Amino acid sequence: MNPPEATVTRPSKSRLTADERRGLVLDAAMRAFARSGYAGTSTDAVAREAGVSQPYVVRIFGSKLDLFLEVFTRATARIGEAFAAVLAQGFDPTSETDRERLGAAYTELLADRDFLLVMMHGFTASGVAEIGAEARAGMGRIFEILRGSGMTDEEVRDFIAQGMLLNVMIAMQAPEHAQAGDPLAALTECAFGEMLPLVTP
Amino acid sequence: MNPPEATVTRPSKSRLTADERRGLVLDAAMRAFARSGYAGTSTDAVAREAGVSQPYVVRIFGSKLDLFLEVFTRATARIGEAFAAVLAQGFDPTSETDRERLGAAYTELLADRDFLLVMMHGFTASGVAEIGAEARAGMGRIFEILRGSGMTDEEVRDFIAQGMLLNVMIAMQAPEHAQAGDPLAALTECAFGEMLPLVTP
DNA sequence: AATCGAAGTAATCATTCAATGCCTTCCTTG
DNA sequence: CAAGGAAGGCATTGAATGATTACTTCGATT
Repeated sequence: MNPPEATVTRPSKSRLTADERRGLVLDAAMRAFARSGYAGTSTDAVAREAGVSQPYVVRIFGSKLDLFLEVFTRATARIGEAFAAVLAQGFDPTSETDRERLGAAYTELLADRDFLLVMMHGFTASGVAEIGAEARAGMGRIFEILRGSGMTDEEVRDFIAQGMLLNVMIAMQAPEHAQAGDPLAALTECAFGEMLPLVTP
Repeated sequence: MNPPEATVTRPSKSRLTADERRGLVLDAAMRAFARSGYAGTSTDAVAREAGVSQPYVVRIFGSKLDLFLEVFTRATARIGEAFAAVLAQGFDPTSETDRERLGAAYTELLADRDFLLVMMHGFTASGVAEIGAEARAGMGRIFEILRGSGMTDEEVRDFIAQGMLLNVMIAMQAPEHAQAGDPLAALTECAFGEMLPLVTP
């Protein structure tokens, strides 16, 4: 009389393990914080996004700050991994096609903008001491990963700078709102270049 | 028997005109919002910074959102003016020294980082519809001013991108915290270049 | 000096928010 | 099936926040 799905690898259950639930809430928090940043997002908003109660969110992570720090660290780590993955399969800093491959790594990050948005929110929330410390650490790690490409520090700097501009353009929803003729539309086209179709659906 | 300072152009008075007070509160709000952003700054924090009561701040500007919008618009306008001032005295886009003059305009903005910080806070607070609209407008205006330099759109884009990186580095207080040997210190030196002494007191 | 308008505050209110404690419900194991 | 432990909600609370209202005080003008 067990329900038919009772025999699959993970039997149906209304309760998840603490780790499973933790992961789901972490995902929900990524979306919520991406929208409104650290100060602008309530733990209740995260809870609603995750479909659990607000006190449970706090209980899992201890505090809103601890939750944000974990989400932020995850975001910067994910971004670093995207670049590391490209470099892992060989990279010639003088090769134009390899340069493009690295730029294309940004493309996959654009597919889920939440990582980029959370990163930016963390950077600007650096007035909170703990967030500032993690922001500097995260930026340091990404810089170091990109340095591993063999590019000069100046080249890496330029690459990161372009990324920061794209992040800002995404944060202000420029691709969605720019009208033809609007100067911002020109900047959008010029900044996103090849990736433009990915951000204008 | 008047107090000695009673004969200066503006006689001593404990009350200021509405416009004078408005300007002072606007300045205070610039500092407060630069620290903690839109959502993270209370109207009471602004009031304390300005030395007036919290209800008075709300009464002058109507709402916290209206106040932030005014501060943000003022910040982007100030930044645009700094660039416009350089371009106003002639600019040859092929001249390397003229390029450096434009970069140096950023130097004077670094002297009061609050403008840059408020701008970044506005960008990342674009989830609030009114702020997003003003953020896109502000970025559009700055882009247009820089386009007036005669540089190509790609050159302007690169210039703005470098600026965004610097803004992020300032937001995360990289110059203050980077230790020698830290990868972030290398990025800081490389990003600020000539202006490094200006940000490391 | 009396007055009137403008500058500014004190008191208050309704919300919102992060966090705590207690209780319930489910799954698992003996 | 009994029991214990873990998952998760409910009720609550105290502080913070944005905003409103009513009141007070200052200064210029007649």
